[in-house]
Amino acid sequence: MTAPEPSTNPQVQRTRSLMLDAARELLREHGPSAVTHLRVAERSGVARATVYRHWPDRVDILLDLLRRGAVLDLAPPPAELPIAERVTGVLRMFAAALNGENGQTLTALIGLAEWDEDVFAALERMTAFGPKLLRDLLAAGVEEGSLIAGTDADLLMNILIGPLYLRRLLYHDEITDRYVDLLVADTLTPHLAT
Amino acid sequence: MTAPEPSTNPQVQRTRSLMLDAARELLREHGPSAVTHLRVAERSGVARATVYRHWPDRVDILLDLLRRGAVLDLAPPPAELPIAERVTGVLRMFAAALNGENGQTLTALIGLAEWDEDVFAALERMTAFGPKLLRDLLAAGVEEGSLIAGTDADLLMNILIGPLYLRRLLYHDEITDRYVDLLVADTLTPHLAT
DNA sequence: CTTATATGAGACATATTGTATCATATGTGT
DNA sequence: ACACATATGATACAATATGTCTCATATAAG
Repeated sequence: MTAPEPSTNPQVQRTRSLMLDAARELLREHGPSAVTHLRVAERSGVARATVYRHWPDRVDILLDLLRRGAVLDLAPPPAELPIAERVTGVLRMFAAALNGENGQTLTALIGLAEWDEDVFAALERMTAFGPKLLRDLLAAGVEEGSLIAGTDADLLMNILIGPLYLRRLLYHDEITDRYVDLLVADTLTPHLAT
Repeated sequence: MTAPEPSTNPQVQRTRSLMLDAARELLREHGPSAVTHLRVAERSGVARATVYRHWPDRVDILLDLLRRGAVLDLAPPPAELPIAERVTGVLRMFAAALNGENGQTLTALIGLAEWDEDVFAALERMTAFGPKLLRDLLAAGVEEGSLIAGTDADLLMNILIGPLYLRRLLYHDEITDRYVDLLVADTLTPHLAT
């Protein structure tokens, strides 16, 4: 569980960046199966052996892509706002992450995680933050009385983000702000304390 | 758009069945990347050239797997039942399909559909039936007055099945009947006409 | 300037992929 | 039972991909 301690060597950082740029392009254009050591080397101009040195295993390239693009500055919205607006704000940030290139990386990794426990665990670590933030927000809403007492924060969280994933992964539709608003209006409203 | 007219030749059917059995095992054990012409041939005992003859393209094997395992006998529940029970019934059948081996095939194809329009279109055709049945059911509920007038059948459908996909694809948790019940209780109840 | 580390270039054995050929097996219709 | 059409098995083949290794050179750190 020791941190991978990223190298401070500028040469390493430069080469690594070139390779990850190439990997992202390959992923976007041709999917995860195109992100091989050979193709990353060809497109980045880096020697093939160097790609193997950085990531002996292919999937680690994809995990690094998701790590690099991860939005980690998701801040809980100010508690002064009404709960519905706080929830909407978090969901919109979440939707933006799904809409962007991370959505593709995520799609690729979900496909791999089904058959690779290590990928599953890594993916869980990297995607847990958003849903956790939302669940805590909902739990706080119940605590402070702005949501009715019987509300199951965990279930409600899944009801809110489930349709977002569905729309992104299965329908390939962009998640609009309007869709988030409709979703919140339909699922959160019944739980609001009058 | 002409149908692929499945061969009635018993030799063809036998060989095909052997290969698809092997493909399903490979998919379950090692994922979609393991479903190659070579491995299907090795495991099924069929000559490699024969696998190429049946499916010149690798992904067609996976599409045939989903086609073979597709549950097509989803019947709309009797209209005498209360709308909540009808919805629950459909969702449970849907959940059962996701829980089973089709869930794995679906996961694999979702990953491919992101970068392959043909796979996306084929996947859409094969998975549209369940959601369509549910949406029609909800629309009928509005029509007959058992759901309140403002209900958006399409949105509600996505709210209902989104969490199911989320639980299956992202969390790798089995979708229990209890979970379906909780989901229906939370999301459908506010739309019930008193 | 010296030492440590990273990279580039290439070699190498092995595995995979896609296609082709031809003999044999199987099915179909008479 | 027979002849014909089709499917399959076995094998060969070139082209490409994969994983590992070596050593010369480039770059970084002190």
